[in-house]
Amino acid sequence: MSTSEIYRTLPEQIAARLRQEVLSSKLKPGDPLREVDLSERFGVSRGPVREAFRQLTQQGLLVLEPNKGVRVAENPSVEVRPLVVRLRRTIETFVLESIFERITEDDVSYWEDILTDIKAACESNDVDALTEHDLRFHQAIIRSHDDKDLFALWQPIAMRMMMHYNRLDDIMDSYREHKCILDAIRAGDRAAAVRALETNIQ
Amino acid sequence: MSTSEIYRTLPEQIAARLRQEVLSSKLKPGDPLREVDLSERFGVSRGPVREAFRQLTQQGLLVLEPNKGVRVAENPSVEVRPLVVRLRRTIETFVLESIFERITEDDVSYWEDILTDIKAACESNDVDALTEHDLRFHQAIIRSHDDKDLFALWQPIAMRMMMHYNRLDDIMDSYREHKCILDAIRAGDRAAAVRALETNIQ
DNA sequence: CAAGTGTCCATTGTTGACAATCTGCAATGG
DNA sequence: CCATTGCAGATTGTCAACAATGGACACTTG
Repeated sequence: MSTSEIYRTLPEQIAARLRQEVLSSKLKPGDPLREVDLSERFGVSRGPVREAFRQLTQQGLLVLEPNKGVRVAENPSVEVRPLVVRLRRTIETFVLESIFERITEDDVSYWEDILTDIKAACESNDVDALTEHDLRFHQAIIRSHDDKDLFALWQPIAMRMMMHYNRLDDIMDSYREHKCILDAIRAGDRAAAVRALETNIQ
Repeated sequence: MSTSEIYRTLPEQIAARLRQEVLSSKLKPGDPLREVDLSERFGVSRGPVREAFRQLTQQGLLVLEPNKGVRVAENPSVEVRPLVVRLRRTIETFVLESIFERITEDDVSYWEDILTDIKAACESNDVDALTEHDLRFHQAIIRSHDDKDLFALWQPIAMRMMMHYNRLDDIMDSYREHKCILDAIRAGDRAAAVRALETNIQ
C-alpha cells in the first residue's frame, strides 16, 4: 500500500480494516461478525467495534439485525445493479461537470499520483490494491466539490458497486479507463471526460 | 398521528422522535445535540442516544464531528438540490416500474389509507403530519420491492429532500399529487403513474 | 500589546459489568 | 410421532464510571 491514511478515531481504523476485508472478499456475503471476536482481535472493547459496524452498515457493506448482530451484505441483485450504476454515474458526472472549470493543477497532480498507484496495482495483478486505489480515485473527484455532503450521498452507492465484483477480463483496462478520464480533463474536454467517466462506471 | 409504528429498539424510538423534530424544523440546521441532555430527557443512558445519533447521521439528518458531537445538518445547497431530486426520482420510478405488474389489492388499499392521512393533514393544515405521511407513502412504495436494500439506498436521499423544506404554496396540492399517483396505479397506467410520481418529487 | 502557553470545564470516547434477547436442543405431553 | 415448552449458552443491548479531547479564557513572555 503506497498510502497510509490518517484515521482520527478508533472506530474509523477498525472500519477501514473491515471494509478492506469485505471489498477483497476475505469476508463473504452472509458471514456473521461477532463483536467480541473483533474487539479481542483489535485489542479494544466492544464499543468502538459497534461503532465501526454502524459506519459500515451505513456504507452498505454490512447489514444489521437487532439482537442478532451484523453480517456481510449480499451483492446487489442483478435487477438492482443497473440502478446502482445509474445512480453512481449521475452523482459522479454531476460533480465532474460542476467542478470542471475550477480544477486546479494540484487536483490533477494528486489524481496523477493515484493513477500511478492504479497502474502499479494493475501491473502486479493485485486486485485488492486496485480496488483500493480505484475507490480513492473516484473519492478524490467527489471530495473536490465544495459541498461535502455529496460524499455521504455517494459513498453507500459506490460501495455497493465495489463489493465482490470485477467486471474486467483484463485488469489493465482499469488503468486505461482511468487514464482516459485524466487525459480528457487535462485536455480540457469536458464532454470527453464525462464520457470516459461513464465508461469506467459499469 | 393516526399510526403508531412499532419500534424494536430503544435507539430506534429515540431516532424516530429526533427525526420528527428535525423534519418539522423544531430542531434547526446547526443546532448542537448533547448526549447527556437527550439521555436525561428520554430516561436512558448515553449508549442508546449515541446509537440513535449514528442512525440519523446515516440518514443525513445529523452531521457528526469526532470529539465535538453532532449537529443538525444543513439543507442541501441550491446547487446540489437538483441532483438530489434526480436521484430520488431515479430510485422511485425504478421501483414503481419494476413492481407495477405485481401490485396487489392489499398494496393499493394500504396506500389508500396513507392517502387518507395525507388528506386529513392537508385539510387541518398540519405540515408536520403531512411530512410524516408523505414520507410513509413513498416509503411504502419502496418497501414493496423485494430487494430490501433499496430502502437503505433511498432513505438518505429522501431525507435530504424532506429537511426543512416546503415547495408548495397550497398544501392541498400535496394531496392532489399523491391521489394522482394512486389513480394512475389503479387505472393500470404505468406511464401516467411514473409521470405523476415525478411531478410529486421536486 | 500580541502571540503563545497553561489550566479548567464541558463534552465525547472507551471500558467492563450486568441485563435482555435469541438460538438450538432436549425434555415433556398430547 | 410431532408439536410445544423450557432450559443453557452465546450474543447483543444497556448502563455508569473513568479517560481523552477540544474550546474558552486567563496568564505569561517577548
